[in-house]
Amino acid sequence: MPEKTEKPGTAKPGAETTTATEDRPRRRQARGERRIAQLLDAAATVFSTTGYTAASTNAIAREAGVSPGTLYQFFPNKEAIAIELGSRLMHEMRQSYDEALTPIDPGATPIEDVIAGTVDRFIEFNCRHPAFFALMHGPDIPGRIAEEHDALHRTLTARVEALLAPFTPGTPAPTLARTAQMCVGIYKAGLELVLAHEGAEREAYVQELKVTLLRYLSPLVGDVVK
Amino acid sequence: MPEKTEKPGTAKPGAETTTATEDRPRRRQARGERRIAQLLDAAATVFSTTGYTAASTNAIAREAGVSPGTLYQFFPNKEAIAIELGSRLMHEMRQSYDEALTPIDPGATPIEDVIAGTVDRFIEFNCRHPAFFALMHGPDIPGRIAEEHDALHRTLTARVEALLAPFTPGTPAPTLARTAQMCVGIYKAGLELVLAHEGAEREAYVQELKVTLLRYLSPLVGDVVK
DNA sequence: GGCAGACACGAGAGATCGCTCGCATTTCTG
DNA sequence: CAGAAATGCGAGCGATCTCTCGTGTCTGCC
Repeated sequence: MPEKTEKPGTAKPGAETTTATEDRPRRRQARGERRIAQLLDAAATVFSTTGYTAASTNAIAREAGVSPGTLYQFFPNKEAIAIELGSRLMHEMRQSYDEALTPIDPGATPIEDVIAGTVDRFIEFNCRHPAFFALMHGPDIPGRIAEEHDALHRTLTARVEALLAPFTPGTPAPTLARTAQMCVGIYKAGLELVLAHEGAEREAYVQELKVTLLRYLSPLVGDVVK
Repeated sequence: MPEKTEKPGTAKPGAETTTATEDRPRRRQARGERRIAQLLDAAATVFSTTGYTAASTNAIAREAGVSPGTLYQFFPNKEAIAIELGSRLMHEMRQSYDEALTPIDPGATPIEDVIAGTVDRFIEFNCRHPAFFALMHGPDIPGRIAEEHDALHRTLTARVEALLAPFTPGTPAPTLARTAQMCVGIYKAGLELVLAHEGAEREAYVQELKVTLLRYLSPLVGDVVK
């Protein structure tokens, strides 16, 4: 297939795969760090409104108030911008959900509270960073970001599995895996509905999402639907 | 915003908004109809593998085994191809789900069977036409297709509402609307999981989707989770 | 047979986009 | 202060994409 996404430029200079970290001869100044943050903010805005492929690097630079050349002083290519942005968001999210999921080891907390707490955390994060959803959901993103997305998805389902395991003593592993996948899928569907609404209606959908997860998982905990 | 998706060509000749139907001076021959079907098939393949924006009209023409010029003999632009394809798929789907949903008027059939029947129909359709999902789910599609998508989504949720109404006597309208939205969302999430797997695993996810919907809706019918 | 028009081709016009390059300016270091 | 390096600019290269146009072939109708 000779018409796929080839490197459009004339030549790849050094083929360095490190995103934007210091290799060796790169001593970033404070101004540079500020520009990077500025550019990533702009990229988040543009990505979340137009998607990855439709977003042009010129548009990102303009949104950040700098020239295209300046943008390429800090990022080797367009993909690296998305990678770095995704990586930073993922890092922040990991912090957020580590807080939310680690102290559930004892079986003391009822599953309602586990669901409610987790959902609240994730919803809040995604509302604050709409670019995250756009980046992790676009079917148009090239290889590298898709890999990060897969990695995130795997760790996410693994965490859900671990969270569910103490509640389900006798379930075989493949069934548990499917249950976790389904939970993540339900969460994504709910998130889409939540993001599509505002104010009280949004709250109502958050509640509906919690109810959905609770009802889906209630047989595992031997509960009865109210 | 001067850098948005402008018409790339030199000038829009007549600004005719009719997709590909006969206006007046267009007497299609049998060969032409065959070419159109051929091109739409090719477009379905390309769209479902690369998405809408990444799909090039040249690639569609090549997939169909014709020249780019021939493609533009039958479609005024790239968007029209997607519009026509989406419209044909939507028509076929409407037939399929009219069959599935109309004879449920009596409250005699239990909700399990309603869910199972509907899910089976939709899943079967979407497995047969993977382009439909790609077209209706891409965040990159331009205005017109998004409108069609919204229209489909509205009629779909309306049908689900109508389907749910006899089972829920005392529910207020906004709540019912949210429930229908959630059902469609759950279905979409399940569909994604189903399409991502093969064979027995796929069947297992179909079953899981049915179970999810049943558990979500079970309170409405006064049932108890098994 | 002959003509009108549908069908087919493929080079390329026009436009956008990712990215580069030469050069100017600012900041850091000694 | 002087040199080096980081930062900043913006015109523009090369690639690609959508869509057009001139030209030629095929089909249906008298």
